[in-house]
Amino acid sequence: MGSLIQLHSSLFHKCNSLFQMKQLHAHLITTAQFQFCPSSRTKLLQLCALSPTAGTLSYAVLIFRRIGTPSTNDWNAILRGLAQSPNPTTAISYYRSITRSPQRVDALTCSFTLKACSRALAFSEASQIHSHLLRFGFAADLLLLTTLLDVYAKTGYLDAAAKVFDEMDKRDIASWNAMISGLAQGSRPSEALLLFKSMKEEGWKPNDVTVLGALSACSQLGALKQGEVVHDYIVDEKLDTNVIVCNAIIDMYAKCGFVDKAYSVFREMKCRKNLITWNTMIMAFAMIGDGYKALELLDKMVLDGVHPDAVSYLAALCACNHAGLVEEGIRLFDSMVEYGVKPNIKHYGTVVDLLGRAGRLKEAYDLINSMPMLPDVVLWQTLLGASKTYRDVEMAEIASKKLVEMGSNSCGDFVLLSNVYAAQQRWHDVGRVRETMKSRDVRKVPGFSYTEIEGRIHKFVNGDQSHPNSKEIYAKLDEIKFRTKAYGYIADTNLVLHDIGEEDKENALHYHSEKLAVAYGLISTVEAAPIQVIKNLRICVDCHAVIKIISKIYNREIIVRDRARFHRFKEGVCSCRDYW
DNA sequence: ATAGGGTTAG
Repeated sequence: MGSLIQLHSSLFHKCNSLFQMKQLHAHLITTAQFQFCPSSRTKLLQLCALSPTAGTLSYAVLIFRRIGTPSTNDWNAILRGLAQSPNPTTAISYYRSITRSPQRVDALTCSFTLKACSRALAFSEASQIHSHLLRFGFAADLLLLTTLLDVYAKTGYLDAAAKVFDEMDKRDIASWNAMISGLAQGSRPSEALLLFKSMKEEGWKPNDVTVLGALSACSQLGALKQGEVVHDYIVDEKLDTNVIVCNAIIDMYAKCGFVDKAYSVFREMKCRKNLITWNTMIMAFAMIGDGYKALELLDKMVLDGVHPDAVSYLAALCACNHAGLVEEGIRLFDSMVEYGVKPNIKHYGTVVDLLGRAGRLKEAYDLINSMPMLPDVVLWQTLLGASKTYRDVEMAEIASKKLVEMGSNSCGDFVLLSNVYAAQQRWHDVGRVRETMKSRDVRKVPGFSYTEIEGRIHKFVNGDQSHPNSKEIYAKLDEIKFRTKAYGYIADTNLVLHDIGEEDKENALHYHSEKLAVAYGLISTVEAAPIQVIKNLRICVDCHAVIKIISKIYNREIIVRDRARFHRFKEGVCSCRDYW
C-alpha cells in the first residue's frame, strides 16, 4: 500500500489535463482505492477541483456526487474549488447542504465558504457563517477570523470588519494587514494610515503586505510626506526587492503629482518590471499629460519583452487624450487590434473624448454608433460635454436625449445641457431643464478639496468656514482677489449665470473648495514649497484660471489632482496647456 | 494517523 501511495503522489503531481485526471480516477477505482482509501479519493477531488484547467471542476463535482457519504475533507475540497470558480455562490449552497447533512463542519469548511462570500459579495451569508463559527467553537482561530474580517471589508462592511478586528484577543501581522488594506481599499485611507501608525506603536514590524496598504492609502490621499516615510522604511527594510511593492511606490509618487520621482523609482528598481509596472508608469505620464513619454514607454515595454494589454493601451490613449495628441491617439487605437488587443468600451470612451475635445463631434458620434457594444452613460456624457464646449446644440440634444432614455439622473448632465441652451440665450429651455431637475430630485455631488500640511490632511468644501484658521484663509482669499484683479483677471460671470444649482452667495466661484485649499496652502507652508491640492470632482474653469495667476504672482508651484488628471501650475501656466 | 485555510500593486 505504501508504495502505491508513493506512486500516486507523483502521479497526482503530474496530472494536469482532464484526460489524465480521468485516467487517475479509473485507476483508483480498479485498484479499489476509490472505495477504500479515502485520503487518495480526497486527493483526487482536490486535484480536480483546484485545477485551473477547464472542465475539471465539474468533473470534481461529478466524482463528489458518486461518493456515498463524503467526508468533511471531501466537502472542503469541493467548496474550495467552487469558491475560486466563476460561480462562487454555488459554494454557498453547498455549504447549506453540508450544514443540513450529518457531516461535521470544520474551520476550513467555514474558511472556504467565507472566501466564496467575499467573491460573491454576500455579506448576509458571511454574517451567518460568523454566527455558525462562534457556535462551532472556532472563535479563537486567528486565520479564520482574519478571513472573516477580510470578507466583511471586501463586501463593504468596514465597521463589521473593524469590530471583528477590535474583538480579536490575539492578532498577528496578517490580521493587521487585512484591516489596513481593508480600510485602504474601502476608501477610508485616513483611517488606514492611523491604523498603520498604531500598529507600529504597538511594536509590530510592517512587512511587504502592510506597506502596500499604507502606500495605497497615501496614493488616494495624495499624502506625499507620509508616502515618503513609508518609502524610506521600505528601503531600510529592503522590501523593495518585491515588484508589487515597487509598483505601489511608483503609483504613490504618481498620484501625489511627482511623476519625476515615480520615473526615477521606475528606472532604478532592482527587481524585474512586470506588466503592471509598465502600466502604472504609463498611467502616471497620462495623468500629468505627458503623451509622448507614455507612447515611448509603450514601445519600450515591447522591447523589454512585456506584451501590452488592454490597460496599457487604455493608459496610452488616455495620455494622448490629455496631451491633445489626436492623430497619434487615433493611430494607436487602430493599431491595438493589430497587436491582438480587443478594444473595450473604455477605449472607445477615450477616443470619443479625444475627438470631442478636438471639436470633431461628428466623428465622435459616428464612432459611438459603430461600436460593437452598447454605448454606456459615460460615452453620451462625454459627447454632451464636448457639445457644450463647442456650443453644438443639436449634438447636445442628441446626447441628452440618450441620457434621459438611459435614466441618468446625474446633475452634471442637466447642468451641461442647460449651459448649452444658456450660451444660445435659450432661456425657456434653460427653465425647462431646471424644472426636470427639480421634479427628478437631482442633487449635486458635493465638491471638496484637501491639502496635506506636515503630514496632516485639511479638507474643505465650497464656502467652508469650519477650519480653525478660517479667518486667515478668507483674508488670504480677499488678498488673492485683489492681486489677481490688479494683474488683470476678470472673473467669467457667465459661469455663475449658467450654473443652475442653488445660487448661494457662499457657494459662488470665489469660495470654491480648491481656492480655499490653495489659500490655506499659501499661508501654512514656507515660501517656494509646492502646494498640493486634491479635488474629488473636475477642477472648475474659474479656479483653473485663478490658480494659474496665483502660481505667477506668488511664485509658487501648485499641483492640483482632480478626478481625471493632474494640473501642475507654474509661472502662470498649467501643464495641461489649458487642454482638458 | 496525514494535509489543506487568512493579508498583496495598474
